[in-house]
Amino acid sequence: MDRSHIVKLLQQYDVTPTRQRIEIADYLFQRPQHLSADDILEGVNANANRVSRATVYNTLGLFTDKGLVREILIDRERAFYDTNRAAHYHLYDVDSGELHDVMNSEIKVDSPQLPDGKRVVSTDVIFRVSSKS
Amino acid sequence: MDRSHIVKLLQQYDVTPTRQRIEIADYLFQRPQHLSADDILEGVNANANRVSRATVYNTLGLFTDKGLVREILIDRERAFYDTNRAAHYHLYDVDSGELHDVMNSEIKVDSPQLPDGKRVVSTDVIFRVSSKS
DNA sequence: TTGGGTGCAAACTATTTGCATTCGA
DNA sequence: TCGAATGCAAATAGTTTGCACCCAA
Repeated sequence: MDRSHIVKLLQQYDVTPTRQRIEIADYLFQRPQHLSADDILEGVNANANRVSRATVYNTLGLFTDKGLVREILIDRERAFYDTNRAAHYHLYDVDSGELHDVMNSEIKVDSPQLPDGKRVVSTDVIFRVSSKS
Repeated sequence: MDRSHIVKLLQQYDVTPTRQRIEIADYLFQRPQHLSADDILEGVNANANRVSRATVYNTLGLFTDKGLVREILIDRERAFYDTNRAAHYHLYDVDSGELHDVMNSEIKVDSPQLPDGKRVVSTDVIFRVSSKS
């Protein structure tokens, strides 16, 4: 994905494209992946591009609000940001700490009974797996 | 649930029943509920029983490992401990921050394709709901 | 008796915030 | 121009840890 596509993507999601946001999005959307804020800070600054820690956090919060990335809370230590924009669930290997995607088409989840006037905003499904032993 | 039942419960889950652990379990299992570590610290110490913060955290970690309670990570701010020991899912109201149980019998979740030698330890399902507006 | 459990305070760490500076439209 | 965005450092807060003391078996 080149810079002009990144800019378009940000605009589609109603995010003003600044230099830092473009750097971050560029790094994030190279491929679908699960990254911590720190991974992203490091990754972005590896290319001699300078983005501060506060801006990384602010930007991830913004991207999450706008729906560009998905925040995953699995680990007490840190939040992960999922750059796979297709609907999907997760498989978390508790032994290795690895997180894998499970495509939505692979499994079906029934809808629950909802309180009046409420709608489902998102559905998170996490299968925690471990070695049989 | 009286003290002797609490003691039996702890023993069943391979937890040595100490005074503090009994106080905490007693408070937790009055009813199925979702509590933060701080709620629990407050609640336990309200009865003039003294349990330190560190012990509350240690005990919750122990109870989680032993399967007595379930740790729920929904909110970046704090972990919640779910004292409902029946298998169930969750419905999280993002407007109010309230967390409700959805009984397992109410919805069905397909199993995903698993890597060789792995088994599902637990399945967390969270429906985030919000007002239609 | 003695190894596990507890309490306290200090340490830790991810994340947030205040505020002055800079940037983009 | 001028509000929005950024960067830095300091603050925040939940959680963990080191260590001396205590208790359950």
